[in-house]
Amino acid sequence: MHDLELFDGVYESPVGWLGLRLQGGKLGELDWIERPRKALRKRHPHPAVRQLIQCLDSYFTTASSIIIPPLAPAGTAFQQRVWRALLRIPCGSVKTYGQLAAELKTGSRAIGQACRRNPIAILIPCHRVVAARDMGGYMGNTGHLHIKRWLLEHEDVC
DNA sequence: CGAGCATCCTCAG
DNA sequence: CTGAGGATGCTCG
Repeated sequence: MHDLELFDGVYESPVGWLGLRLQGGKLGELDWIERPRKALRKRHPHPAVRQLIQCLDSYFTTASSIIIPPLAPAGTAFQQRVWRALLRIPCGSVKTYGQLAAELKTGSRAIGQACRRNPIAILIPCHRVVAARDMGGYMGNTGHLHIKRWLLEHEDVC
C-alpha cells in the first residue's frame, strides 16, 4: 500500500480503492491504496487508463467477461514465469502452490513468494492460488483473506 | 552466504 | 484433530 506516491489512475472497487500505475503505456502496477486523493487524479488521464477502468468495470460486473489488458509487471525472470502461469488459470478455478510448483519444476514456497510479489493484483490472479489444506495467504500475511475470499466467490469458486 | 517466505508432508500426541 | 520439524526453491542484504 503506497498511498504517498502518485498514481496514473484510481479506481473504486467493491473491495476497496485501487491505484493504477502505467509502465510504457501498459499497466505496471495495480495495488490497494488507503484512500483516493485529489492530487492523484489527473485532469486528462492517459487513454490507457480509461481502457483499464473499463476492464475493471467488466470484471467487477461479471468476472468471466474480463479481457486482460496489456501488462508490464516488473520482476525477476522467475517471477515473470510464475505470473504467466497465473494468467493461464481460468476464471472460476484454482490451483495450489504445490501444483504450480510441480508444473514449473520449483518449490511451493517459491511460488508463494512470487505471488506475494505480484505487482498487479486481481488482473494477475494470484488469488486463484490456494494452499493444499486451507486458502493460503494474501497480500503478504493472512490478514486480508476476506478480499481473497470475496474475489473467489465473485468468480463462483466452490 | 544466511535469513526469511502467501508451502507441504510426515509423524507424534 | 493439533503442533513440531524437516525439506524445499527463490530473493534480498
